[in-house]
Amino acid sequence: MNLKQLSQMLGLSQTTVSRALNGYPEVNRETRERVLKAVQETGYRPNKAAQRLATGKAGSIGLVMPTAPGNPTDLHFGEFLTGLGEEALRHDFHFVVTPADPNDEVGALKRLAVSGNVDALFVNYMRGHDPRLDMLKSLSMPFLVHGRSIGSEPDYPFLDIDNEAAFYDATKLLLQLGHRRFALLNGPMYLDFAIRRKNGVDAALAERGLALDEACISHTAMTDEQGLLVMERILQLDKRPTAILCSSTVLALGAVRAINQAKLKLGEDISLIAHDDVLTLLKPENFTVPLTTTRSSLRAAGMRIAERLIAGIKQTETFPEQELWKTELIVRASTGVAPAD
Amino acid sequence: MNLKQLSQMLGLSQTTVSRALNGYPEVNRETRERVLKAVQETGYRPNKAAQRLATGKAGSIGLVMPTAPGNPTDLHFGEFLTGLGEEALRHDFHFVVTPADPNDEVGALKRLAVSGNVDALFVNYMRGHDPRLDMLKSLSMPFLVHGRSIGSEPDYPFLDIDNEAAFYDATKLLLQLGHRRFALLNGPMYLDFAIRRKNGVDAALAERGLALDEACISHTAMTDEQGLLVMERILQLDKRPTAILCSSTVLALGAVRAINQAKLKLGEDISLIAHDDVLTLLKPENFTVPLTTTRSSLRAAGMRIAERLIAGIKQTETFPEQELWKTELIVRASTGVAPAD
DNA sequence: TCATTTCCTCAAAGCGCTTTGGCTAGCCAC
DNA sequence: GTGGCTAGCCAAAGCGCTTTGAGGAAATGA
Repeated sequence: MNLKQLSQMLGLSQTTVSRALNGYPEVNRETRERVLKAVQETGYRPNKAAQRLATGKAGSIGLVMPTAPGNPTDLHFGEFLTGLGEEALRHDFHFVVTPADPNDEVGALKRLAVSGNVDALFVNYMRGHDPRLDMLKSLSMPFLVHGRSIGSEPDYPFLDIDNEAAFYDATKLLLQLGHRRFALLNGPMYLDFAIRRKNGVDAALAERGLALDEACISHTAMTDEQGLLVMERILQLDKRPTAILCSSTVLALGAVRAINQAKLKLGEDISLIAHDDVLTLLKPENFTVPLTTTRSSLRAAGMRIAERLIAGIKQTETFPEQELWKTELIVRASTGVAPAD
Repeated sequence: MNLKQLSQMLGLSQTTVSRALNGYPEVNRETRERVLKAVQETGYRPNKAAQRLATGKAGSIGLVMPTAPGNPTDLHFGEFLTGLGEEALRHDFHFVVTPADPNDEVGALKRLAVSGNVDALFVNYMRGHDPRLDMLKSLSMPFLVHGRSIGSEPDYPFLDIDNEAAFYDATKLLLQLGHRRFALLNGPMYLDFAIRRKNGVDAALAERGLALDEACISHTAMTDEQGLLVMERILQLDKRPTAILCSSTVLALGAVRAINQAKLKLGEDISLIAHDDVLTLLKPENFTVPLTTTRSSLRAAGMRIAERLIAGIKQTETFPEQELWKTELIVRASTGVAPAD
């Protein structure tokens, strides 16, 4: 069943039927109702490809899913996608997911853009000096960045959380509790958020004339295995740190296991603050010793990003181009006064 | 830059250029090379919407992402998607993800199918008597089912693991170790795999004249929170079970926490076998007491499904229509001889 | 030599929709 | 009665591609 058949059935022109369906004003109310009724009965659905060809609009958001063979599934990606999906659903949008090798993200993005399959692009896992930015800007297609790219002119639309402030505040709290030796379990060094979080820690420590020991910084994938490995190593240092900052509750999962295995008491012998993306699977309050965290919901970010992108496509509303969300510092039992030396 | 412009530039007709690009034999080699070179230089890319409209092929697989507001992010879904993506990447396919309320999966699927956005459909989270099957069969579009639907005629293409055998074998092992009181932490009751797993347990127990106590069966979402809650409840039963079967390592995560909190020793006081989907985040060998599991990689299933679907679309190869994968029973430290009563 | 075949190329139709630019009929004002 | 509006509808063009059916030129056969 297509437009032609439907309009013949109704004894109307394609024009009128199309207009009736798309809410144009120059259609008689009675006629419109007749059309709508016929659509109900026949189950007619406009062919998206044709619609897209005619309008140039696809009703979809493109995103690149980084997925090298053997790459760990990213819990954070899933949580974020859920948020995106929730909002997209509300507007009858869908997304086109192109799997891509992380080393060819620029290429994958470009292919997606010129494919004509999407009306807007979205990128995340931003790096310092991210090469994708220039490409996006040259593209004349709405886009939105989750995160930022340190080292690039901040003249692009983004949604980010204030990573630097989050880790600055967390460090400050630990300093107030008397801690002097810190460790940072961070994400991959090239990622923007990791850089900013480290900057936050550095800034707070510098105010007290302290600095992170090189041996106490790790940049790894954010898996619990890495958390375990790194933490085991750190705990074997003499003059081991008493305060740990973790870039994710997933890393914290491994770190805490290492701490337990070393028979140390979290919140007494050693304090830990993790960043909490509010992953459904991994709630900091469910740890045996509930975790103190800096919190910002990844899913909420997903929803907001979908909202902004869709608005950008429809050109209905204008949102602030750049948003920086504050995180919350939530104190639970994993932080305590520094042990006497 | 479109076909028309390109062909004018080359002094050829659109037909010839199109044929040259799509590998038709009736184009002079020299001509073809000229065309290919021009494509390189101009960066011409065919408009997908037009291509799709003309051919009816979209180069994409449609799938419905179940996502009610507030729904937990599903770790299993992400792992599976990673597998799908890995394989799709290899064939330059992408997927169109429609987020949908779990209560309207049939509708969402139908919309996806008639939208003309996809050439093939994929469904998972199968239920008993799944209403989507009839719809899919009526659709004349390739589709593939991950799992099966108990109660429906098995006349559709699927890939499933042998859930019944997996849990039969696991139960049998525990019986051999002397266990007599069992509990099953299962997924939602309406899901096919949950039904089959329970059947497997029932069958093995029945052989010994045993049966599951109603109080020792749970059907919940597969989150660690539910695992914790259910396990806490079960541990308070008098005559509490000594053998636990878990439908997921995620459930096991919570269950093990409950066991630890009750100061019971896993593998001594109580034995546990979980099904392991080989989630990257949650390795059974990384539990403090490594978990005995029935194993089958969800990611591998995703890859295989993408492979079959794409082959179905291209009609290149024919794969077996129905595949049933065996799981592996891997014994680790969480299973031991039943404690004396 | 003419007829036939083969190789390469082309013009034009069509995919299913939106949108432009009329057109008609009815109404009002003068 | 004429001119000008407006409301409601339509025919046809066009989006960018693939594919059908045809045709011209060169090569082959009789």
